[in-house]
Amino acid sequence: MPATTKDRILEATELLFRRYGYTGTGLKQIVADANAPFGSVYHFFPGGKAQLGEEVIRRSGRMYEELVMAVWDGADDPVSGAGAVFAGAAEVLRATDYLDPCPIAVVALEVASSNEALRIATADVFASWIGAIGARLAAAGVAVEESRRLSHVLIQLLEGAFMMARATRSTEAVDAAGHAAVALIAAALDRVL
Amino acid sequence: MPATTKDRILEATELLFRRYGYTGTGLKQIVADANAPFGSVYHFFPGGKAQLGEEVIRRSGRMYEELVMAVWDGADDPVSGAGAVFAGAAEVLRATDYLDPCPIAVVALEVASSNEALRIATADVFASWIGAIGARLAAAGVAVEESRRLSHVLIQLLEGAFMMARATRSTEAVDAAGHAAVALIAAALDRVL
DNA sequence: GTCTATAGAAGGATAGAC
DNA sequence: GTCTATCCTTCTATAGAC
Repeated sequence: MPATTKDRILEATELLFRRYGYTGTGLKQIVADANAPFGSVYHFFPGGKAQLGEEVIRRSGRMYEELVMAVWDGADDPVSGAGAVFAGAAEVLRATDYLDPCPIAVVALEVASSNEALRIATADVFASWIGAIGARLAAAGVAVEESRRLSHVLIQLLEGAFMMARATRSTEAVDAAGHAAVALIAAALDRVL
Repeated sequence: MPATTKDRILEATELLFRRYGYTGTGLKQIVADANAPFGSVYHFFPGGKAQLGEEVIRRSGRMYEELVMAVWDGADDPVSGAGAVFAGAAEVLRATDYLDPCPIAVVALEVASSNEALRIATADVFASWIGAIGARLAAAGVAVEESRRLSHVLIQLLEGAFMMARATRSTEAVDAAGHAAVALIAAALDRVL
């Protein structure tokens, strides 16, 4: 693997954040998983756990957006695009033994009332996602205001579905969310015509 | 205050869980907030933090269900009931400086991959909520299967909206979720007629 | 500049005084 | 049975060897 020490630390942290969250993840566990010496954390991230956490949130938020939007763009229209995203998420959940498909959800809830810098990082990620989805809906003809509202809703359905699916260890919640997502987008597109 | 020591511990823990989650909440902070001696935790909860956590999840999940369903039942029909729930949640968020209105969300994501007993407790709470909402939708004439699917979706919208609202410190996400919830319920009721 | 050893604080848990 | 003092572990962070 040609990954640098810094990259291995970032990737190991992202995975641990999905499983155990920010407070639940220790630096010692991170360096163990990343096969890195302990000091490397402070070499690459002088600000310690907080700086590492912020970089992981922003980086993984960006990568997850690219991943999801690639699935979306692979479909013919927004309705089947959203359907593919939810179907893919259900598959990922089953394949990973219900590891959180979203890299920032646990951290976002944990730090919202306790760490302002990290909270802003998660807010920036959500804003970027809203922009990406909203642009696609608007391009399909949905009014700008409704596009923004609907992009919020799609993210909520996804995050809420992940929470319920992980708790119940079932993808029923994801299927229900996908069903609603498809219906809402179809209704919005109907109003365009 | 006539609350017993055990009740004060439970209430303080619930509040701390909403703010900092399970791993982010220390037993010392709990007894400090509850004005209780440290030993009381192990007196009332011999299983330690895990037992206390499970009781808090089940208890607060039940209380939150009663609270939300009381708001729902105070309205004339499911559409305005759901609308009142989301409007009330937005108001709570603003009034509490964006403390999580849901008592189990942070913990649910934190423990899903790390603590099986607590994970099951959160799953049981979600199942109870689904039953409560589904029964009301079915009573309004919605088919049982669709009632179950829609109750999943309403919880997802609520939880997803809380996550985004807390991260962005804005209730825009809750308003969007409420808008979608009302539309989905109205459409389901239209199909009944 | 890469890594080890350790400091200092906070975590959960327990023993035992009263 | 109510409470205090303490134990042991784990955490983040740092100092310093190499």
